[in-house]
Amino acid sequence: MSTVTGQDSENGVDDATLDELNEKLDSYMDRNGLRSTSQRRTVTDVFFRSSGHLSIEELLGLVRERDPKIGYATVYRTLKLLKDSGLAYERHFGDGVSRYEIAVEDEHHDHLICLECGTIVEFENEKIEALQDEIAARHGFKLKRHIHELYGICGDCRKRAS
Amino acid sequence: MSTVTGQDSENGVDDATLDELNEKLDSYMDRNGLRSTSQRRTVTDVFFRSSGHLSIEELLGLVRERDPKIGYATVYRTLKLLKDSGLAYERHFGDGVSRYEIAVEDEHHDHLICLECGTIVEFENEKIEALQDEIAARHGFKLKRHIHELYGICGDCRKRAS
DNA sequence: CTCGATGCAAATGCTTTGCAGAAAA
DNA sequence: TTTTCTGCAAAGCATTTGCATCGAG
Repeated sequence: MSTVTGQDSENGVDDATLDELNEKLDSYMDRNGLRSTSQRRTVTDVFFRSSGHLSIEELLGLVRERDPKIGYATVYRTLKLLKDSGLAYERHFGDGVSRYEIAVEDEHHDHLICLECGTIVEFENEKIEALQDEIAARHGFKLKRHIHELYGICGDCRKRAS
Repeated sequence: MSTVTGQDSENGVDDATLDELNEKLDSYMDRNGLRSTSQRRTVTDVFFRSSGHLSIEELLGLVRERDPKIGYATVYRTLKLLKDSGLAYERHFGDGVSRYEIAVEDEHHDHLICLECGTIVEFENEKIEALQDEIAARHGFKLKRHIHELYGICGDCRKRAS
């Protein structure tokens, strides 16, 4: 079984995006009568400043560096909130755990995952997107979303093996 | 949450393919010192004659029509065997259960899933396959396999809703 | 004050496993 | 006879939930 670590080479979002994310979150919480607690602020801030595709466990680790008292149910609940508010995407890369990444508006990408070391690379391809629309239309479907994941062995692991 | 039923409009494989599947299975079992039991024969025969993308529960239902004594652990174990031998693919369409479909040699397809009624349509697109290879190569990956699932609302459900 | 949020532990749902008896080879 | 297989129940795991308590508004 492969080891997906959620680590990758991306950096976190810039300050402007961070502000935007927090604004959207506040707005969503206001609209839904949700409260801004210290735990929620910690979890969402850690998440927004993180990069990559983190599991609940990885997130909990980071969160507890700031506040060791936070329970894992809170992290689950807060990530559900982020998902429901459209600020996070939930991903499943076949290792049995849910991973989360920041949902940036008007930006879409799919994933290339190394079966050996778990590295995750994002890619975008508008030709494929167009073909998907065509296929859906041909079968009478109205497309809502899709999952497109390529699994293989990355350059580093291939080098290491040889 | 959507209801994926695993039902679709496909028919089962023809007799020649059925024979081929059984031969491959026998060969695999021989090579690995596995035994041909009545339960295994029932499960694999039900599976090979089925069509679509069945969950363990659906399979167990069909299997018990022939032999009500078969336990669900046996179905799990037999489908693991089929997966390991390369005769079945395991799929996850986001409803939390594993689904299985017959792996036909030299045939590959992806899926279009209705979020409303769970209908699953298979599609093939060689342009997309080629683009995938290109993307993997560009990132230094050696591609092993991929998941490509399109989620949307099928024609029937759209009619029903209007 | 009120009602949502937290943290813990218990519950859940799918899947896997240990084990004693059954049955292939 | 030996070794694998089966069926059951128990265990595993990630995730969700009930509940008493806490704390934001």
